[in-house]
Amino acid sequence: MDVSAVLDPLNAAQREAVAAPPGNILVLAGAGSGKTRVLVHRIAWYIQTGEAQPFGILAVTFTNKAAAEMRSRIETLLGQPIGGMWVGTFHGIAHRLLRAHWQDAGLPQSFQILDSEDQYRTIRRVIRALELDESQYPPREAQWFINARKDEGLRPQHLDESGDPVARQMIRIYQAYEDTCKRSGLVDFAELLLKAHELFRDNSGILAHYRQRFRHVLVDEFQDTNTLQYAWLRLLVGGEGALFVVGDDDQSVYSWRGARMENILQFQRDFSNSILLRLEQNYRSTGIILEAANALIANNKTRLGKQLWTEDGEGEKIRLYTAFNEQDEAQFVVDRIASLRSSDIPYASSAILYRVSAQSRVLEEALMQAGIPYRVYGGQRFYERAEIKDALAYLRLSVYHDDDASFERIINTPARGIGQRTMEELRGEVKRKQCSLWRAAAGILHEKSMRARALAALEKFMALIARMGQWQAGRPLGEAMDGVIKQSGLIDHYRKEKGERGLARIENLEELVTAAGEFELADRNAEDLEPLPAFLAHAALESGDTQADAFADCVHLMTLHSAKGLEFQNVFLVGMEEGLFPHQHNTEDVARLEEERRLCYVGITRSQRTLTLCHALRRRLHGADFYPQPSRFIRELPEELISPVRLGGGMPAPVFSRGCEAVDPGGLMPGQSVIHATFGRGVILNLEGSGSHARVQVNFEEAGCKWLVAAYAGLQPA
DNA sequence: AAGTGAGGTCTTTTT
DNA sequence: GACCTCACTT
Repeated sequence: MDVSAVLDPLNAAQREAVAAPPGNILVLAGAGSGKTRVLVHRIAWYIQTGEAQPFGILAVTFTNKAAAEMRSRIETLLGQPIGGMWVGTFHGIAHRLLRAHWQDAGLPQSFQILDSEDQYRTIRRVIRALELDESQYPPREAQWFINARKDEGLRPQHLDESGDPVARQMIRIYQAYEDTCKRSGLVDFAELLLKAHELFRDNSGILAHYRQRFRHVLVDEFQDTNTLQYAWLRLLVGGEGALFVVGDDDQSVYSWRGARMENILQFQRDFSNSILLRLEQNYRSTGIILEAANALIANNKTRLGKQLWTEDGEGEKIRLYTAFNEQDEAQFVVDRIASLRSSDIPYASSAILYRVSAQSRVLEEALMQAGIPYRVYGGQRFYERAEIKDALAYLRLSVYHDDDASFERIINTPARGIGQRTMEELRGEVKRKQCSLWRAAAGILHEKSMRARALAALEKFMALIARMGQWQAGRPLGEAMDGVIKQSGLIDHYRKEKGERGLARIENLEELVTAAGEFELADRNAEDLEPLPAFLAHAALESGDTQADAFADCVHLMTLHSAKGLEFQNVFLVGMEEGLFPHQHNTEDVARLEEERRLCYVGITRSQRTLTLCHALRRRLHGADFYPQPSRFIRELPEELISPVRLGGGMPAPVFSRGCEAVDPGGLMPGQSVIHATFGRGVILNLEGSGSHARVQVNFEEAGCKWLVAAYAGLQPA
């Protein structure tokens, strides 16, 4: 294969990017413009032209799925395995570095990875140990605080203690959490990145080695990088390396978890001699869809700017359906999907996208009723299930006795008579001796400094774990896993759980045994680890997929966030209402609103052929009724691209002209001006509930925004 | 120590 | 409407 095979299938803009002289290159790739293709061909170009050996290339993605896809596409294009190339997620690569340089990173060789749930539990424990009030310092917020600091590269000692008392306590929690992790050899996700950054920053020899090796670094979805990932890349690339990044500022939808769109905006400033290229030709959607997407996103101020275009035809207009309520909305979508199916369009070509996961329930019910197969994406993943985590905790603890997170998890699962009281004493001992729970327990056992009954239970537990550890050593992974599960008593424990649930859990445990066995056989051990630590890392870093088997013909249901990167013939965008989309938390602040708009842009550009937007006049959320306005995003689309759907002479689609005309039970409607005896003039914003309990939200000119019980408010139309 | 009922909360998600 | 946490009971 020669270079022409790499370049020939590309359009001019793609070719310019792929064959650009090595240097710092930012490719602004619009939705459906062949982003991954450019990345993959760039790598092939490096190799075919002799610019780089596979060994000298590092390609970074955000998700395991993207990494796997890239790997396989590179192999297909090159017709050979990727060899010494590193292709992985930021976290996967950080992990690999830390395993290789654990001493320089200041980690124990056997460090374990803490997933989000493990981290949450650990933080909650820390808060309790500090005797702080959990309602005043919610573990969720502390977790958020800690991760946000770590994403910024900040350790507790870097933080200003002079702030308000809450911040001060948060720093205390952060510090105590860090101590706990250190003592137990635990590393959370953000810590992987932070440690990897510090490794490069503080070890010039190691940095020099990797700079020398990875002269060619490529990054996918660059707009999603956080501060730390960006800083790490800058260190690695230095002044001489070549950084090739692909991204789309208009598809940056993860700022709430630390992603900084600024990174893409500042790329040219921070990386010397960099060039910016745009990919604007779209190979996915129809002209009308692209026109709508372009018009919508043009409302954002903060962007580099780009216009998608296609050589294909205009296609069908965008359908807009005004539903009476969410059931009606779901029924409409289901009817359309059923009618598509009757013209031989498979279910799998349709996707229903929504803003919040809670919206899926009504849709699922309607699909189920119609007997249409579907698949909801983004539920709980295999390695996140409680039973799987329990089993893995047994395995982990049996090998790494000091792993406190695992100890806490299984000490009383299944119940073995070790309760709060006993744990309190154990934790007290941990605090005094500054050691792990296991050592504290061993000490107590040795000194017999506890009630006999608790002592006996504790001894039994520790003997079990010790026995497991010895038993599994040297055995094949699948067999070890199987034995650990059987000895743990988890199967009986879950058998007692009533209904299908317990049964499903036992099946999952069996599946875990299979997964462990296959993992060892697959020899996917790029990190040169022993099978067991490699498997445990795999479980934490790749929580398993929620993918349906690719051949099943079913409708796809997912949030807009999970839809990023995917494409479907027919896209249904439901819940297009103010408060829901844009979400009410993000309507005040311009930057947040722009992110909501980007999310809408992502949704629209998922569609290959048809796009249907739905909004409901009444929606039940959190068990209460709302009468939302149609989303402003609908109004931001050019009216001539839209064709309102009317069913059986039903209601009008009032979006563009008159606002919402929902008729509510009490004769009040949102948008209506009213007069109140004491508060004066105001406008109805929202209604909730019905009958005598109905409440109405009114924005009064003088008195501000208030919720009133409609029956007593005595509101008069103004 | 384990099981039950009330009350508060509720965006988006990967690693 | 569903889930999680906490206080209370047994």
